[in-house]
Amino acid sequence: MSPDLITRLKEAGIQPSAQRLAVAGYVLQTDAHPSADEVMSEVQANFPMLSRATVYNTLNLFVEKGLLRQLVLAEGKTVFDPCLEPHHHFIDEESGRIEDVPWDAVKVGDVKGLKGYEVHEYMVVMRGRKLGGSRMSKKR
Amino acid sequence: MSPDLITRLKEAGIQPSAQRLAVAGYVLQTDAHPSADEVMSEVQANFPMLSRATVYNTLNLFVEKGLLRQLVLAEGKTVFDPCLEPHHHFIDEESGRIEDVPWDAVKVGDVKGLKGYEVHEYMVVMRGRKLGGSRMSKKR
DNA sequence: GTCAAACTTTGGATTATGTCTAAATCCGAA
DNA sequence: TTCGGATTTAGACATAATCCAAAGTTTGAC
Repeated sequence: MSPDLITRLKEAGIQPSAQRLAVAGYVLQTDAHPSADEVMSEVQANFPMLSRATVYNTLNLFVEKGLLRQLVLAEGKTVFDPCLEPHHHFIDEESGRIEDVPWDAVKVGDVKGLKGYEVHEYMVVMRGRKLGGSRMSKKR
Repeated sequence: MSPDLITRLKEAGIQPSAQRLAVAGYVLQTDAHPSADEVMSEVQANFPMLSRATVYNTLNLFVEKGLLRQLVLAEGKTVFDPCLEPHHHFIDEESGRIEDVPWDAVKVGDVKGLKGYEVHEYMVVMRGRKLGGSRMSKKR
């Protein structure tokens, strides 16, 4: 899988490096919507030679090159989402966890036609409680 | 109009005070979606005896008592919106300005019925360019 | 292989946003 | 007037994120 990552970075116009691959290996393959801090902890577990500045540099670079999306949905935390397809978001009010909601799960009418605005992108942001799921909150 | 504000605060269970009224006079009657910092500057222009701590205390109190809604939509900034009706938001990508979009302007299908989730509230967040409107950006 | 230029990483300083605390102040009721 | 609770305040603290200049690494030309 590492070779794949190298290819993806190169295709995005990013020079691969050990640090960038380590970050990519986590953040491009998670659905956990991690914050910069969480990315740093996760990656440092296996790859300790990684500074905070590099984490921010790398995440910002990935966003700029279109490998990641940056979301600001909740209290003071910027999180990153590797899912590039348009989709919606659900925020669990108890845990703060963010989940992707498939585009087709929610029908939205005629946003692009809103007059007075040229809408480039949009999403539905939902807040509430996750049912049943029983996935215990792995808290930060 | 001041008497009205006093009444609103009291009805919300908030003891009026000079500082609280000054903050209310601005933040409850603007559609500018100000951040805490902007609230402080605006209010201090006419009412200099107001500390940063009080601005935060007051805004948080208003949110808690339901006079304001707190939104986290863009780049690390928490903003406040006195519009209590459900509505959507449009973010101008150039200026960063946030505008309210009436609930009925965008049809959203069947969110509450999303299975697996109990959705308490939701909104559509749109990004793009404001057309024509010619309202010049009164910059921060 | 060697070297220089360009790129990448780094720790620490810096900025920005927001919270906390303890002391001072204000205000209403007895 | 005095008491006690609520409110305000300055400044300390916490946290997220950026900036910076020095050090390390890679690359390609020779």
